[in-house]
Amino acid sequence: MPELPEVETIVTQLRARILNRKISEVVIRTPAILKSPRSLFEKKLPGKKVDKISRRGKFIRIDLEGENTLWFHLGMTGQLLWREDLQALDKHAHLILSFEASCERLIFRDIRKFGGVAISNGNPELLPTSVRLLGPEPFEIQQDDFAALLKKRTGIIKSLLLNQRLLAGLGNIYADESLFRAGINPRKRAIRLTQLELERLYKAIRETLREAIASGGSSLSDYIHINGESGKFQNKHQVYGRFGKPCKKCEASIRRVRLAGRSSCFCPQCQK
DNA sequence: TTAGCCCTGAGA
DNA sequence: TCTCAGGGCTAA
Repeated sequence: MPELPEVETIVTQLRARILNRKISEVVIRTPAILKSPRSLFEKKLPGKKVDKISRRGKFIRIDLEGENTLWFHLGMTGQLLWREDLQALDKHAHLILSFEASCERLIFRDIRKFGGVAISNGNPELLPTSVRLLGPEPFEIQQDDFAALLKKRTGIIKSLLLNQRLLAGLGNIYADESLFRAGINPRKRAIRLTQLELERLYKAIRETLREAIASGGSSLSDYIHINGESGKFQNKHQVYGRFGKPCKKCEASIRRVRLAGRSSCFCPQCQK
């Protein structure tokens, strides 16, 4: 599932392809994935140049010439593909953007349709709610503010890390990996974390995300780069998806528990 | 705070 | 044929 590192990777790759290029055509095949009125996509996109591409949490933000912004969320199985051939245009290709002077097209493809696309103008009230309420970015928040965010919360730390309104960008993979790196049991209540543990967690999150970005993200089921290549960070996972296997540090068997409806993998020895 | 829903394909 | 994967939203 695309989390911060995967989205960051896609953003970087998109810049090399569509920055400063003009959208020539918009084809909507599955209106259900549109999170804004269809007419906006049809009216506001054609003829507009891509001014800026960035990431906010797990959202891909594409600023267009004028005041409109496209927001892609990839959900679990969403992909943005840059393709010339028609191979990627199967029944899961929901939105297709063509660009001037280019045979390739930008294809939004999403098997489970948990993802979607929204469009906003300069009016902050028209931002998708989930964008408007996003918490701070892991790479921007200061250590003290991060600690303050968590230390009075009574919820379990794993669930809090998944809460996008608290901190933007972490999903199940990087929450598990960060907790392992920090040596913290995912079931621990945030309020019970010591100052030292909060410090370790802050650093662990940033290091894990940085390394994952450097590896081009984790390709597990559906996430691929816009040219179809895979990320490589899945090979470096310490706990995620490794239940029953020996911990790479201490060889204890990695456990899996269900927390807040999500599976969590951790090492019972290394994470207290 | 948590359960359930959306959705589809993979694997048992 | 059934179960599972889960991001984010809604209802209880």
